[in-house]
Amino acid sequence: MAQMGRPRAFDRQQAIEQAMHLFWEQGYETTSLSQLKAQIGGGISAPSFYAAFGSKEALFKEAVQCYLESYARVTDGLWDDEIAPRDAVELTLRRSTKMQCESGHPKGCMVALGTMSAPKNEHAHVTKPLAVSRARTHAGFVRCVERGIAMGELSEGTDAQAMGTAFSSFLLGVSISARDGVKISVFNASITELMKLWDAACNGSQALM
Amino acid sequence: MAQMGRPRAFDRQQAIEQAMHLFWEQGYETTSLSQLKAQIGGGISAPSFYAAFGSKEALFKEAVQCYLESYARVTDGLWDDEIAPRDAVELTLRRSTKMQCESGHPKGCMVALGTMSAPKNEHAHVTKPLAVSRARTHAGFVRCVERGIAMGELSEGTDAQAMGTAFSSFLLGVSISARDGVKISVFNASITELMKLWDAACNGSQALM
DNA sequence: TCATATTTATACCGATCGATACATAAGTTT
DNA sequence: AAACTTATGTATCGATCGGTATAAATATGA
Repeated sequence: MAQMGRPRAFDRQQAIEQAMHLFWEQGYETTSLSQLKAQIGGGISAPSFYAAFGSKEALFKEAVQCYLESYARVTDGLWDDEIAPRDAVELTLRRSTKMQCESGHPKGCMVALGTMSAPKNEHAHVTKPLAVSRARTHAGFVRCVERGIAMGELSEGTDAQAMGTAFSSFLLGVSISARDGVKISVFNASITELMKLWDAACNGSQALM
Repeated sequence: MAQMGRPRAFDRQQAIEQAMHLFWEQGYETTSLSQLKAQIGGGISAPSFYAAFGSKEALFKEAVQCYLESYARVTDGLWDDEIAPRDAVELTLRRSTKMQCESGHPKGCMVALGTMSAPKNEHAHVTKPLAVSRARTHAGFVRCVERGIAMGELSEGTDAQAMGTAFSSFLLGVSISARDGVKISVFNASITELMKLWDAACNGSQALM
């Protein structure tokens, strides 16, 4: 049952993904309508753009939603209680870092880089879902540490907020480092180092000095 | 010996600092001439702006230079061989994080956030000094780890690149976390955790599992 | 065939972008 | 005083910003 009217000459879902790549690369404010129109379907007109998406802001919202439902899922493991907390943390760090270094899309994470996507106060509400996602990931790391404590794996005195922030801030920093060309192999070695934070807080591990 | 001609009605150095705050907050491309003119000296005209600075790009260069010679100096300790390498790393992390959380200027580090300051290829050269500074800080962390190995403090097998990247990426991530409102006390606790990476690689420290 | 629905292409809107021409004001030097 | 130098105010430049009015093109349903 095809719908009435003249059919649109470009694929709408594919257009959202193309727009997502532009916003991911450059941010919301810096990406212009001209760029978006030129990119989508090999070039579309202004009326086609507005008929399909409503506005630049509305398209950005859809692009963000598309990102959150695909690439951003690399952090889902943080909320999976069937994974041991230490494994969840390490898996998330490795998955996200791998994704951020992949070719075929911009380097880094759209959620992390979204901090500077719409820096003007008047557009702050546009990037709210990205800020929510960052808060959620941060909370996910803290939660895993808390699980580790609750399971008796980590010592009672462990500061979950502090360790969670260490993992979270490292991962946010990967977005910037990845844009600077740091390779996935270096990140993986860094993650191996970073996981020693966890091991140093384990019950039964030797206190260091 | 005052110079000839009509004296300028605003303080040029102060103007650079005001511009630096705007660029720090919003990035290069997103900050408009109107905003800069409105901010400087309580409002100046376009000809005054161009007579004093030449162009938006030239002012940005001066603002970056101003930042690198002031706030960015918090990482200088990484290159001070009179400081023990472990102390240099910890001092740098605490100094930079403290600076990034201070009130009186935008949160985060202008060098780190500069990644998204001019995302368009046509303006990439503008943020080059910021990229150079990031590379320098990254190298500084790696250098400190290498010093630790050379001094026999860290075991021979320590991967300097990996550990240096762990510190460096964490610090870059602090810029994003600080913008999200994470408090200095949490960062300080995180840094205390993070330094256990160093201690875990010390000669004489127990291997963990 | 013909009305209806939807997308298309052309042309254009007011606002803002970074930047400049021109004349006037306000100082120093002679 | 006059000559010179520098900064300022007004008014404006062409280009681009995000967004639209209008009408032709292309599909469906009756």
